[in-house]
Amino acid sequence: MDKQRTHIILIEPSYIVFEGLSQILLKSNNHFSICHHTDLKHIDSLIKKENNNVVILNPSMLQNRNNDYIKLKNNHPSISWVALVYSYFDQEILRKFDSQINITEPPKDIISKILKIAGPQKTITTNRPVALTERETDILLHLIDGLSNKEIANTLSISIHTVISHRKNITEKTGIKSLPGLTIYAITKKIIQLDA
Amino acid sequence: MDKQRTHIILIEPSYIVFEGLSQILLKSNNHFSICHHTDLKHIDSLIKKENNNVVILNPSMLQNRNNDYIKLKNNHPSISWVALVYSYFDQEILRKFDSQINITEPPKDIISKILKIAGPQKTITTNRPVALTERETDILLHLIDGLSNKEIANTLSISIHTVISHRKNITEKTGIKSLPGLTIYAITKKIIQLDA
DNA sequence: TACAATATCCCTATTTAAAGGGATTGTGAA
DNA sequence: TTCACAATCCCTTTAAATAGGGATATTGTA
Repeated sequence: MDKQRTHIILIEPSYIVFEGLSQILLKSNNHFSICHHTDLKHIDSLIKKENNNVVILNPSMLQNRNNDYIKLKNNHPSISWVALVYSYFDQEILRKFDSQINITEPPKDIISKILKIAGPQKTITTNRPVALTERETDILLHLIDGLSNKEIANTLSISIHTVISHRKNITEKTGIKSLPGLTIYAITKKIIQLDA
Repeated sequence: MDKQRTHIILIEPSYIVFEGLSQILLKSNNHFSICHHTDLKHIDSLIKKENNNVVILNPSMLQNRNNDYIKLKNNHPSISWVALVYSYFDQEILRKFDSQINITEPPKDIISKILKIAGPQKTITTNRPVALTERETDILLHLIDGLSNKEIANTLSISIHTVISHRKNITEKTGIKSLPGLTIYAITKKIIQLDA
């Protein structure tokens, strides 16, 4: 099993996007193989046949096929499921993926993201969801409160380095980098409540 | 009417906080007067008597007294109502204020914030809520999507300067600086929906 | 017609955040 | 008694955001 090579299935209605992604992968000088499908049908058997490890999927393909997707995910726990998003998607949907790629991202970011996902991180990924520790939740709440790292450090009487460390861990555990994403995470996980 | 002087009423259970704020105001070399009350009672008549223009209020004082607060606000539209927050407060509550001061903020920030609030901005402030334009809403959605200014610029094929301008306007109109705050704003204003 | 608002673009300086490294201490489980 | 994890702290470099300034063109309204 050539562990260097990353096998990708792209499920995406746009051919332009497929071609674009192919080019980016090609030019990256990494070992990628990619195949393209415009719908979710027969993906199950396809995954079995080939030695894939990443499925990149346009979340709009999930319309009314949510259960199919859940089944697929359960059938293939070793696969990394990546959302390929054009614009805004409900975080609720995006959390069903192991990672997200935004179509506007620079090529180098996309490549590094795919490499990261396809790599050994998958073992971590499959172990999710990992709960945040008490301290990490503290930090999260202060972030949502709009405080900067420095302000949080002052508030909690710890060094800014510690705050940054906690933030790294939060990002790793949740897979969410952006503050808006973390805010929605906190809401949906009932770490904070609206309409109190 | 001495327009140089800023008259402040602080409604706050903690004396330490009152003393601290007083000191900060004093050392700022600006013309402030401040009086302290530990509850909301009799505030109505107090505002009438004196020539106040800013009320700084610990939102925890609003517990079960929300209606009183709303009435007060309506009775005194020329007053700027400022929340003095210790830690996390529901954005729903904080939006009832014209501004917020976090207890961890550096003195200079607090001073400049109060001066700003007490100044001519109040006319703008009272004109709120001002709706976001279509373009501003575009930007907001992309921000919540986790995109950076640069990424939004690329996505919308405009310059990053334009994105930054729109963001300035969004911040001005909503009075919300942080991305988490804007996210909650978008949710409560139903600009985005969770559980779609 | 003048004015306000919108949308676009530009600049500098300063502050933060992000991404990549590290390290140490304590604690509890295998 | 290792080993993993949590919590703390430190470093560098690059990227991005913030806070002040501006400007121009268009559109609709008082």
